[in-house]
Amino acid sequence: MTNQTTKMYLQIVRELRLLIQSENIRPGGKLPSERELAERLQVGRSTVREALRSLELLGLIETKRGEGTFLTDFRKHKLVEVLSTFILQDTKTIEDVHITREIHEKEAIRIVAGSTVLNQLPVWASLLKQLQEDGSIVREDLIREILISSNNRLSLKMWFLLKQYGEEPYQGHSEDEENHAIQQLLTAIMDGDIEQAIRSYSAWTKWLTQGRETT
Amino acid sequence: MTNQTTKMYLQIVRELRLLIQSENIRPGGKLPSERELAERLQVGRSTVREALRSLELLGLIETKRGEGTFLTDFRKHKLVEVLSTFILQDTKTIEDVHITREIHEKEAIRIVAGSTVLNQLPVWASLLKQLQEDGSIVREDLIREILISSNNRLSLKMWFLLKQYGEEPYQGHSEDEENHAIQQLLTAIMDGDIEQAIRSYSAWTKWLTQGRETT
DNA sequence: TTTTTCAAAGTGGTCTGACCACTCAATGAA
DNA sequence: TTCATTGAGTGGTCAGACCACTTTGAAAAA
Repeated sequence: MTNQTTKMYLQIVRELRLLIQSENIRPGGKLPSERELAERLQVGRSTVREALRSLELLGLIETKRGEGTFLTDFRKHKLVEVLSTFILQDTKTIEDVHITREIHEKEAIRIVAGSTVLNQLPVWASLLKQLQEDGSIVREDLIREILISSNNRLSLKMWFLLKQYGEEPYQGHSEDEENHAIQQLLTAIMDGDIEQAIRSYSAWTKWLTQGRETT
Repeated sequence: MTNQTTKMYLQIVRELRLLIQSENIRPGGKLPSERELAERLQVGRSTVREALRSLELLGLIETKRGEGTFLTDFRKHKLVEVLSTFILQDTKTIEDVHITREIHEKEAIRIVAGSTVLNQLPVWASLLKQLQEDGSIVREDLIREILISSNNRLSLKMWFLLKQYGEEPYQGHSEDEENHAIQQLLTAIMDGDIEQAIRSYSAWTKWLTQGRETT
């Protein structure tokens, strides 16, 4: 039992993955209790905990004392402390996270704008209307909508994670300059003008980035 | 003692960071033993282990039974690997894996071709020469070179994983049609012609995809 | 003296059982 | 019906016990 080549807790991480899959546990769903897992996997509870703690540190699960362990909702903005204090200490890495997130965003824009089906989706007109009436729009909402429409679940998931790990305060108070870029982006998407959409996106992103750096 | 608002193991992660800093432990260096840490921090050994296992899963430390715990290079963190086992779990759509890999490839091409520094790298001319002389070139080698040159480690890591996951036999026997596309791609990169580079890449990819589907 | 052997100490890996703190729902009293 | 209580379930932590493995240094052999 204790004579494995692979470490037990890593095996448990794997088992958990399978369990989540086979029992179709969705984000927010509850995992079996530590004691039950120990029993089912025939290992000690402390070993199960080592695996769970690892996943918790990664932000993949959430634990609530007295309640249980839950699968994390990717959408939830929960900053993983280590990443900021440990890994993401390296500025180059932080930059890579942002850039990589933007890669996925840009490609989604290209796909949506380039598809005569996708760029006619009523959601774009609706968002544009909201922008003009309310005078503001949440960046995340718009981008998410685009990612979802681009219809690549893998890319969407990566985006969620990158966003989570790249954590940064996109201030909601849109200024005119930003709104202009967003409006251009939406319009370009609806027009199917890929290049213009990308240009608008870049302008928008640049606007945000500058705001971030000057802080 | 057990009445903290912050979880003990997270506090230990923090303590460890400070300890590493204050004792100036460098990558490869040895950390205090689990028993010593438990003693110094006045916590149980199992709690220390929960913290250590978390950091190990992230690839921040390495443990060797009978020897001890060692610090690894931060830059070697396993964030992508670990997350991928969970992300790729239900997103079984092979199609998405391919498309997402291509997203990263295309963006790298854009970056390299768009940089007057990167597109002048001697490696492109060298590869072009190899193609013309040998009449063939390994797709993976070329793409990897581009990814590396684009200078985004995170993206590079993702690419490696996606490649591994999408695993497919890119037959090496280049035919004239394929060689033509590759040659165009390399030339376009050196010319700094982003659009042409992307077109050539797409043509090349399409050629491969067709070969894949007919199989 | 030099080399070999091997037992002890140190370290991570795992299990067990014990409490504590907290949540929730069923139970029973008002 | 409403409210208070209590007990079961769950995560948080600890202490102590073995096991498997590596290093090391002292004793034995050459």
